[in-house]
Amino acid sequence: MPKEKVIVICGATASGKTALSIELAKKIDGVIVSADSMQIYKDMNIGTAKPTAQEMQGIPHYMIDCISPEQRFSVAEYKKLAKQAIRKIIEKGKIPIVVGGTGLYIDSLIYEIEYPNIEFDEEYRKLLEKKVQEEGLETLYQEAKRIDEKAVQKISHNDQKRILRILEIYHATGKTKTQQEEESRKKETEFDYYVYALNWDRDVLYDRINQRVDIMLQQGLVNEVRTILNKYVHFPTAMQGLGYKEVVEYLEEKCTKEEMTEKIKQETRRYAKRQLTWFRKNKQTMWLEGNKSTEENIQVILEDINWKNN
RNA sequence: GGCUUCAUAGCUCAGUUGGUAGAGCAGAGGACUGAAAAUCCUCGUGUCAGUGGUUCGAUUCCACUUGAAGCCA
Repeated sequence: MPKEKVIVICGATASGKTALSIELAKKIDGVIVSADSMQIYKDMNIGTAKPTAQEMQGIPHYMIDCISPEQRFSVAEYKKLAKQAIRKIIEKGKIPIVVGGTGLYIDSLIYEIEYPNIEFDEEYRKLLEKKVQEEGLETLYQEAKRIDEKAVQKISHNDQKRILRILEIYHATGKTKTQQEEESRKKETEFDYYVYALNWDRDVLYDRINQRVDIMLQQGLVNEVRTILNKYVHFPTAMQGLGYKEVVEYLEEKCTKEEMTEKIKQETRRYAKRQLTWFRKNKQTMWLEGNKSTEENIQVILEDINWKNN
């Protein structure tokens, strides 16, 4: 029995994924599953360029607006929820279209990565962070090396996040990260993924980013951040969002509005560059030209899917 | 018009007591398995403004030219 098809549309920020995916959905009776680590949060709309109800044109969107900014979120949860959404869409006889710029989230689906069912250990994280403060990161690096030499070889002595992760996995499961990674890729994918990415000349993409940041500020990004700060207290992951942390600095009078604007633009450009590095890695991806019309790109996608089916 | 100072990487500037030069920022490439819009790694040849002169050798010293800033008229 053939696997069900899932279309994936990725690409850098501001490359036109939203518009393309909604038009495609209208054409093929599709439903959208977002793969965006920031659009997932409620009340973060302008800064994440979340599609408005009007832009959605009645197309249902999953994995958007479903988590409180006070909640901690991770790929593992994303994978679980996104797959539930995909199954539901297929049951209704519609075509799932995964759309987003978070490469890690997309990979969790298209490579069917399995995550052990464990809870995030807040206390242990805090303990490790305290240890970094008191004894220095190198101590923990050495500790990680004793546990999982192979995993440590792949990272830098300064990569705190990944050093801590090696220790956390061992603490929670008694397994090394290397072991866990091997076990995580045993399963065959449940669906057939057709992956497309939008491409632009770098200069043009950067112009689009700069313009979009200006528009976000015009639309009231600063007020949006003020509102969020009033409504919520703790932000375990949400405040990493581009545009949000910079506005917070501005509100704390650590920089001028112009400096904030430039910073957001620059960081967003750098982010786009990292995204492209990520998406280039997947050789199955078919690249679409961003400057072509939406109709043309939809045609390319439909023909490609047909061709791969015969 | 006269005098002074400056002219070095895309930008801001170091530097070479004469042996063709290096930082920060910007930028580029890469990595990425429970924070990922996060985190981390790597990458610096440029007529040293132009033209002459002195010199074995000039980006460095000298003269002139051009441009910029300042001061005096």
